[in-house]
Amino acid sequence: MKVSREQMQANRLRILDAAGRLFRERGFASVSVAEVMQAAGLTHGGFYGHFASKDDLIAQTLAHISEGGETTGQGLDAFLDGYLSPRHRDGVAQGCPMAALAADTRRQTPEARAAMTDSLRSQISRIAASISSTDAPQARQKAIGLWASMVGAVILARTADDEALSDEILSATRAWIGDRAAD
Amino acid sequence: MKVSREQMQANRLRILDAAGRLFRERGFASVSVAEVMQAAGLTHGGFYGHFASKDDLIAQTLAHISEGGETTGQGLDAFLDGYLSPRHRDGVAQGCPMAALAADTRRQTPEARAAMTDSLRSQISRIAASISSTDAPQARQKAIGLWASMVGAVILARTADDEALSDEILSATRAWIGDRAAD
DNA sequence: ACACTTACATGATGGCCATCATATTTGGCA
DNA sequence: TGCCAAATATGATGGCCATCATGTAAGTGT
Repeated sequence: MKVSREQMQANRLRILDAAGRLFRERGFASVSVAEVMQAAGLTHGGFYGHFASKDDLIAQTLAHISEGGETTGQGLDAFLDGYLSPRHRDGVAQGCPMAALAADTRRQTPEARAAMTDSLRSQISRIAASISSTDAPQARQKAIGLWASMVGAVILARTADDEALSDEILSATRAWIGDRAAD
Repeated sequence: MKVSREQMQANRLRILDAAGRLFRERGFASVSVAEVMQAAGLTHGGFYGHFASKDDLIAQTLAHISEGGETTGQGLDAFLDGYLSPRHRDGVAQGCPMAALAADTRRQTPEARAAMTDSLRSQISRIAASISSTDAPQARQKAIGLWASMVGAVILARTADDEALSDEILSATRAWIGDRAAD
């Protein structure tokens, strides 16, 4: 059954959303195309009408997630608190795509890596801009350091199978960063 | 053909070494048991004489890598320099298992996660011990922050498809950390 | 030396999955 | 209103892979 043009676009977005959630949760390799389609409320057959291949879906999903996830105008401290919170750690499927998928993206197609790299560049710029510094190069250096520790802390906190340790990783990183988050 | 008892132990170690390299390079999911065996110079049939399953291999490989990789008595600064170097970034197969596999380990069996968590605990203790501080809790907090930024920086540097950006992530993180690495 | 054990090789098996072929139904347009 | 193209559904197909079954030859202890 054919659907309307706009319904088709809506379906496409549902596929990308579903893929975004599933990939973040389980990684690229262990999520099947059929599973993504089912999560989007469709069957596997229609997939190749929307995407050229699974690799194409991966690349487009990364681009799509990044578009939607701009940190909406909160201050740097609030951003840090939210990012390094147990809530964010536990909500992988809705959380930061970089923390969930950066490591996995290294082994994907050039297109996927390019999308992730774009996302990384924006994130660094955004953080640098939110640092009230008169010295631009230093703000950028600081932004990179901050972002690396944030992503690293969430990845490590998600790896630990001990909740106390996991909580400690988040709070210790937050405190360690906190001393110099203010410019 | 049967082999001697010691040959069998040697084979077992060759399998674990090969698995360690392959897993770090390509992740758990996309490396097949047969491939690991071939890299170890054997055929796939003997695998289940050594390990109960692929999941078992994953868990034992993580434990095995961590044992071998103790940072041999260099100072904290030298450790930081080496870890945040292009050389380490480019040598995934020989590099830090946490940077290569932590994200992937989150979705593995409890045994695998336990092995990785052990490794994480040791690493934090080791770094904390190498910080010349009289204040133990603060040394630990600092160790966690340091380790998170190191792992995060290497993961991000490996994700970026632009070498200049990748280099910048390493050097900026190194510099950002450097300001407060000294106690 | 011999019998027996056992480590590894060769060769299935069954399942999952990406991708493709074909059928169906319904929007879009004349 | 009715034709046609196109969006999904249903249903292969071929490949890869984890795991198992069986053969074989060489270590091992008596």
